[in-house]
Amino acid sequence: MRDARVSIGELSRRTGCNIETIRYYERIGVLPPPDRVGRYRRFADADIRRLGFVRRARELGFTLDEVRALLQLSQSDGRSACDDVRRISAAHLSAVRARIADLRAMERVLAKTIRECGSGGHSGCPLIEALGGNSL
Amino acid sequence: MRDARVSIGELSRRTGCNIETIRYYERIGVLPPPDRVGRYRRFADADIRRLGFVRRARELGFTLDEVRALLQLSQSDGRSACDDVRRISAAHLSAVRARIADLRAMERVLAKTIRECGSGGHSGCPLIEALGGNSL
DNA sequence: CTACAATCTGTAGTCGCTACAGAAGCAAGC
DNA sequence: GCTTGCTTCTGTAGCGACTACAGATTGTAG
Repeated sequence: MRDARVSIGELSRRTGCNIETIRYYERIGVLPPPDRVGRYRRFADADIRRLGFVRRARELGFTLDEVRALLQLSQSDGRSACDDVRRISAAHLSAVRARIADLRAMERVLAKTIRECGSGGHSGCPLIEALGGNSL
Repeated sequence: MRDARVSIGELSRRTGCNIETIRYYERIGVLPPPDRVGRYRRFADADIRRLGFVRRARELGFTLDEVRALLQLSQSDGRSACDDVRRISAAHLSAVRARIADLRAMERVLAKTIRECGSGGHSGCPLIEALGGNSL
């Protein structure tokens, strides 16, 4: 049976993760140093799954520090680990919701001001004036 | 009549903008080099208003590149400038909305998974499993 | 044997700040 | 006058999460 381990290019293709990013993850310790054949990295199944985990966590907006913590917890199972995972995720969910609220506030102001700008009948540009530009 | 121009500390207090950030804005050309008394910066009214403009634009999520463009446009008035401002703002609004959609997708997945985790009756941690952790 | 693709290491750039270190200047109190 | 403390100055380096390159080296196909 042949070697199931894959090159960095193949890993990149399979996970949709940039090659440079894979090496970056290794450098900062998010991924463990993989096996080498000569100077070339060869990634085993466990590496591929681990990177998949990292990517999905990143897509959910977890920071790399949080990802590191989640990876740790995913190794040790048990109820307290699950509790820790839930705590981290709940905190992250709060942060996401706060960010959404921020962006919605921006959205409201932007949409309103653009609408006013479209309706015409102003001396200056309402957008610039909203930013305080009339006094520049 | 005394000098109305203010120190960087006073400007910081008035605008709520960090002193280091003010110097940073100057360095990258978002704010013009202010007058000096000796080696100390003295900010005139126009500078104060300009920084206010920058801060409000930043609060609306405009990048510093966009802020630079808006500042340029706020100097030259006229209809085409207003059109440009509206174009920049509309593009930015789209970006904000896209970001909100992203975050809401994250929020849904996170909330759902945390809910499932709370309901119990699973073999492993549902959060870890959602990330692909059961195969690690 | 030659050409090309993939990979390697190491370094520097991005954005929008923030945080120092170390020097210089000014005002008030003793 | 002298010290103490505050502000400001310049310059540089750090953050997070990548991304982009230069230049070397290796493997592979024709």
